[in-house]
Amino acid sequence: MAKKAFAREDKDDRRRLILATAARLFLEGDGTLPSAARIAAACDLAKGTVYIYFTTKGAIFAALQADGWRGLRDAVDRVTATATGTRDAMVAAIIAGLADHLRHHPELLRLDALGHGVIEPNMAAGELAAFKAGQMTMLTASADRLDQALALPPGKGLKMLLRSYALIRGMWQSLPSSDATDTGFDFHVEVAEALHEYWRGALAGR
Amino acid sequence: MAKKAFAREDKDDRRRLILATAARLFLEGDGTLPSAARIAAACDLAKGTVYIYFTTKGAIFAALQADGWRGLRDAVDRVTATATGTRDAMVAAIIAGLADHLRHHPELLRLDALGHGVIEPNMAAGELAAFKAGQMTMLTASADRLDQALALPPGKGLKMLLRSYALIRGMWQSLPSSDATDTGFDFHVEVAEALHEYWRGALAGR
Amino acid sequence: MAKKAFAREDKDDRRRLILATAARLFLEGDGTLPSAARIAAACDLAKGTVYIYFTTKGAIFAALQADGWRGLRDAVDRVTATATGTRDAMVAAIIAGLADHLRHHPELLRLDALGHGVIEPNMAAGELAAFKAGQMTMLTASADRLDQALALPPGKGLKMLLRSYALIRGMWQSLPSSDATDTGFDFHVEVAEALHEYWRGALAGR
Amino acid sequence: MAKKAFAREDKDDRRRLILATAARLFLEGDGTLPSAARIAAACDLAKGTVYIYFTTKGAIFAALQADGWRGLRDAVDRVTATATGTRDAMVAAIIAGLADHLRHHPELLRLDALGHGVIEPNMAAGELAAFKAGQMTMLTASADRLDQALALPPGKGLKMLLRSYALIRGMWQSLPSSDATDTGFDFHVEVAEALHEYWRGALAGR
DNA sequence: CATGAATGAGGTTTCATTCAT
DNA sequence: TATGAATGAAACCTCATTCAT
Repeated sequence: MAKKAFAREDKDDRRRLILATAARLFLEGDGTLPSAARIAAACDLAKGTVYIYFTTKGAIFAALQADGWRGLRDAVDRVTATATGTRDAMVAAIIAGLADHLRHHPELLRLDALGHGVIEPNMAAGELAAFKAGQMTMLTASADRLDQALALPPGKGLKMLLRSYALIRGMWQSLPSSDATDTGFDFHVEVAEALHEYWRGALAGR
Repeated sequence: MAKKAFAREDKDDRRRLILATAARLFLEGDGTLPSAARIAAACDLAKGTVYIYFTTKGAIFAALQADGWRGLRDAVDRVTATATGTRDAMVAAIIAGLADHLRHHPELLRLDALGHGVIEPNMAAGELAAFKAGQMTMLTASADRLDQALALPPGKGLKMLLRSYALIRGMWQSLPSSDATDTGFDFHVEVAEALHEYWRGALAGR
Repeated sequence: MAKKAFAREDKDDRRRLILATAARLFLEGDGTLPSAARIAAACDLAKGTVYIYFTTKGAIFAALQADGWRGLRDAVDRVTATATGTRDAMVAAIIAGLADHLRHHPELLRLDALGHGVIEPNMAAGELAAFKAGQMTMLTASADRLDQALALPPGKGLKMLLRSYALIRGMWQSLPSSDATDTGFDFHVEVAEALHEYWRGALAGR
Repeated sequence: MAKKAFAREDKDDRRRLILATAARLFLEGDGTLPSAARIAAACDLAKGTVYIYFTTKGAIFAALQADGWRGLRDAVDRVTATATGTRDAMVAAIIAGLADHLRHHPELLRLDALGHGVIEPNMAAGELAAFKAGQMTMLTASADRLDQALALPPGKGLKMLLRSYALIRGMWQSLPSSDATDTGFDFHVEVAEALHEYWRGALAGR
């Protein structure tokens, strides 16, 4: 039997272990969500234990996605927090940050590409709504800071962020094959380029 | 027993019936693909009969998606074929055409949002590759015409189209709830706005 | 693969095979319902095939119970249909018929003893209501004939049948151990005796 | 942490709390046994604590049933202890006492209706045998007093009690729906009537 | 061509119970 | 005594697809 995690800290560790293991199995796998049983086994835990830490299998992968998108938000925040340099420099820094985060979190886009049809059915209705609301809240605060840093009209930053994320998502899903290695085509370069185009147009503003 | 379809024409009719029924059931449904049995029943056919017309359940929905994206391409072609007016006017016409098509084919985006995780496992590997290749070919021809019409450097049109589609896809999937009616938020207006921003940026050139 | 049962007759045979097998496994077993998988295997059928013939696992055992109670009703009908002899002789014949049926359908009481808690959760809500209603209808017709044969006031026969069945049921469940072989105690003799007592009292009538 | 129960008295209180809570949850519930976790939570205790007071979940509900049947026995004893009045008057009093007890302990019959399939699998084999033996012993002493009071041949009283209980049990389980409110049908009146019939027949003797 | 009976893999979640703290 | 984290067995049913008729 795995050691019991009584301390707060130990419990958090265990939770993180489950998340990391789930991410790893998903990336190693064939594009489908690993079963709860496999995750548990890979963690050296019993199946039931996983359900102490997450109410639902879907909740595991939702948490993983939330972490990923939070990372994107942080990439934006890191630039708007200091807000130094020209507008163009800041934009470049933001885009670079986004691309960089994506490069380091390959599971994010693959999870995302699974789409509504896979994770949602694995979540309770309430959980799902809460999850989506949480995403929005998180984003809004960050978008306000973006408005300030770039001196945008209120609300513009939120739209730009949403659309940037949409572009990222959509580009991944448009990829001829889900793993980009077989074409002379670097996804991260493409994304950065597309984002530059979009931001330029959005800021040229009308 | 349903009447046997011997004539070429009858077979095509039956095929279209299956497609239309599948689309209808999907739109009426809860966001999951209707089962092969339901589609067959709604067509007043036996399960086996459906498999005479489509090799796979996934093939039905892939065909539906192909139809949808073909429509988007046509919206572009309608403008580039005549190629009259200023560049800005043409861009505006293209975007309007895209938005219009989306408005009339609500199943397209909903299918798309199901993501890789739902339709792909329902298709044989070869089928999938062929499908994606077909999409690309279709797009390339259209993109060449776009290059000409807007006097773009070769390849630019393809990128712009791919990224436009990516933006459309991603925005739909970012929607807080898959049906947008509950927010003071019109998806098609948003998409058109985002496309305008993107195209402005992309054409502003580097 | 098992031969396909296309003919009506073959389908009925297969249905009966499943029922008989389920009854046998239940009697051989430890008092719990055999799993759907075991029933299928014992029939040399695939799991899914069982679900073609019964919507639910519970439905199999409900059908078994219905068959059993139908047999009890038939035991009553066999006597009331001819209605010859004195009232006492008819009562004796009815009771003997009931006891005899029970002796030949040991699964009936064991199924019954499982109680509401086991079969009901294995049935859909509508199925359950339909099943209970069917039982009642079946009984009522038979009870009317009993009223006639014994010249009872209307409704008296139904009460007597219901209470006789209740007594049978209850006695089985009161058995010290669910299998009666280990005591010098013959369940069927006891039941017959108790039924005689009850019918005597009921007919002595007030 | 709940206060520790060291004193004998405190322990009994806690045991009773668990029993009462279990009965309440069962009655409020959907007809299935509440889980050990729910019982514990409703008592403001930890799951493990419940297992200090009861070896098994089944033991809780067995104890509840034992309490219930003990009450029925007491209803009989209250009459036989004084043994005054005519035989008919005593029988009427006994039956009234039984019906009255049932009315005040609705959980008894609902538990009983769960049948062998639900509580027994929740008890260890030895526990179960001991439980049943205990029931028998309890009943025997009471039956002897009944023999005396009504001047019955030895053993007759036991049979009559067993069969009365069987009738009660069986009638409850025959109820079209487990809650009798939806028919113009009063369970307790019916039971009393049936018991009268049975006792009349049994005493009419052969 | 049409039918529909047969197949069988596949995975989530619950919950009674134990035992280290 | 009290706690609550860990265990792990257990079984339902769906549904895409095939193939004998």
